[in-house]
Amino acid sequence: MGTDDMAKARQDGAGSEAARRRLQMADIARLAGVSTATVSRALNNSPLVNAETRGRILELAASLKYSINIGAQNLRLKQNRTIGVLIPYDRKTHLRLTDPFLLAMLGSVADALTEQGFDMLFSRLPTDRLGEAAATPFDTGRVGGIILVGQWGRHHELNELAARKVPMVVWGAHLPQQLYCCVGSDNVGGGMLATEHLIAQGRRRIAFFGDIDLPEPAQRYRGYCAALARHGIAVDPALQVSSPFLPSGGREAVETMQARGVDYDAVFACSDLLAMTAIDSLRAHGRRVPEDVAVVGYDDIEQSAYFHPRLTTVRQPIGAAGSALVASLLALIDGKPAPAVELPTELVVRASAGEAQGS
Amino acid sequence: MGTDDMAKARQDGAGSEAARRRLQMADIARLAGVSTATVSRALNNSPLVNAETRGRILELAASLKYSINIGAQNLRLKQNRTIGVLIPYDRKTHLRLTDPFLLAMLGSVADALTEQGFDMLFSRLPTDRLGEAAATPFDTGRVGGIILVGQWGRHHELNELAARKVPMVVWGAHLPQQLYCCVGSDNVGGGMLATEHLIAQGRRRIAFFGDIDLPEPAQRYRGYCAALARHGIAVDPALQVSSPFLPSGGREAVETMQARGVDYDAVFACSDLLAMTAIDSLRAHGRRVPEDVAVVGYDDIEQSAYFHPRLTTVRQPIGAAGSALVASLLALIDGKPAPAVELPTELVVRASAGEAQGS
DNA sequence: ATGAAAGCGCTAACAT
DNA sequence: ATGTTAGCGCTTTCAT
Repeated sequence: MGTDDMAKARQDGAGSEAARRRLQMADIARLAGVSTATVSRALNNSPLVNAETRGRILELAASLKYSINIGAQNLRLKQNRTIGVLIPYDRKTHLRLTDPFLLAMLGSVADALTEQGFDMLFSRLPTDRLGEAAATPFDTGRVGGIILVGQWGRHHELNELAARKVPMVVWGAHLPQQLYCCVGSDNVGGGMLATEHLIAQGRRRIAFFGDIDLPEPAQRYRGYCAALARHGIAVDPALQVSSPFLPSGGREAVETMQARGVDYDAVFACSDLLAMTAIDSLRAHGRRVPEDVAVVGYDDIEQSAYFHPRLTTVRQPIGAAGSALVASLLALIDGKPAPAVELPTELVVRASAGEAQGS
Repeated sequence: MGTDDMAKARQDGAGSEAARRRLQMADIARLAGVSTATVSRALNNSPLVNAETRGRILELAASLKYSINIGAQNLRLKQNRTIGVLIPYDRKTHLRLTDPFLLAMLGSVADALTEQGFDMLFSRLPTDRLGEAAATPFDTGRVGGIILVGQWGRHHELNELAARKVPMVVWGAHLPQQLYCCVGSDNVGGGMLATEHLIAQGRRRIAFFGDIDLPEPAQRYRGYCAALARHGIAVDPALQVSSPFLPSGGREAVETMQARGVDYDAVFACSDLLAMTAIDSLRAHGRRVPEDVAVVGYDDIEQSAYFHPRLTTVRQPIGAAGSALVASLLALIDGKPAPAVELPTELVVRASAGEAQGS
């Protein structure tokens, strides 16, 4: 008992100096006058324990607020009901997690994991270390699998992780030679919906705000070009601005267009954030939305519904996204095939472009 | 070796059927021709290993992408560098995590934890189970401490957790007889700032949108009343609407005022979300902001800067909030005293109430 | 129905 | 400088 007590007295690190020693199974066993094996069985509802014994143990544990140490249990069981969720950030631009779409995705994934009884380990990671560090939570055994929100131009490195059999699902665009399981929405279709709508509104000079070096905006741009082509409108490169997904993006894009001196009567922005900040900037330049410039956003984040003017946008099913990501990952972890999922996109017509001029 | 292999072959639960067996220290030791103790020392930069040996081991581990199993390490070290972050939800109202302020707080805490080298275990919890379940991640040994965003009217239960020595820091209002460590901002001061500003704009019929049954709005209301009193303006209960922090809150508050038939020339809303949705609704009722009704929000979430009209609001230092919460919690875990922290609030004057009528 | 004992992957005395 | 060994808190054979 001597060494035992000494070990228990040793308190350390990011540990437990404040709280007194955590209760453990041996304590419950001693107090209940049984072995730890019986306590374990009782707590895990094994049919091998006498009902009376089980009742006594459960009561004791509850009154003492004892819970099984999950770390030890996981170690013994070689299981892990925690999922790592990664939202990378671009070192060059901003460190703060403020993008409403990403935040909404985070909420959606959190809700889906909660529903499935999984915990969520949330990490941020600089994009330039994605390849080397994305798998760390898995390699260290902290999580059973990883959900990565966004590809961040690291397609190749993600493929390497998949080749290493890291259980991982990525939110992003479907790409050729994609080894990792990818869940995303129909970007080409979304781009077409937005552009077709603007054309139907009589717009012909439609600016495109979005970084076409990234897979998702690139596919939306393809949809945009396809819609223009269908109506015999030439694609004008001067109408495309490679805006990053940042609050400053919309303003900068409008300034860029101003500097180019190119005329335009509509904007298709690759996120609602870009659309909103662009509208704010257009207004500052004295251009009315939608009268002078019609604007269509992308995502349909909640704020779009009460922005002024209410935002016409391409809806990504954010709620369904979380469920789909989680479902695919759990399948992967289970050793089942997890094919790519493409969720539908849908045009939501509001005042910033379209009939509903009410707001 | 026989049993060993059998054990290794056993694959289970939310486990690892897909991936092949995870590498472990014993593998590295065997391949490097040393004992696991030496590998452990090398990987932990102990000065007790020969430089050459260490180099060989590190290289081997890196090339094999081996990382120490944190669960096992934690078990052995009785430490835990994971912090639980809880954002509760109200069962009656909404399940989805979409509140931009909460999301921003989450981002802020995540960034602060990352900076301190801690991982974040994120959970949602229904408010009606806060008392019983908030400590679960700690009781199960998953986390070394807990950050709870919001008090959610569970002051008493939170005190019980604190009495149980659960290392926990709560974002919220400072209350009398507060046993738990509380980090919040100056709500009374914030309420005064907002109201004083509206009075200075010549407004006299200032509506207050916020649920004064909750601690933070209650304190802001006290500031509001104090400012009115200082200017000899009577507090009119008909001007107060108990709006919940929901996207529907602003609209409902405006409808309520409409139904009451009470006249008002200003609104002080307890969150930017309420302010924005109220403005949207005022506009739908044909009332101009700020000409007919001046509106001041609360929080200064990022969107406030490009909302139309740009929102005058009481800034809560969201970035500092995350750092303060984390700092206090780490102190608590370290056994050091963690006194309550009250962060300053500050008025940000923009177009929705104030001089800057530009936007 | 219960207990003894081994072992999950790791670290730290204690040896050498 | 390195190996041996015990043990972190738990589950699960295998005995009884």
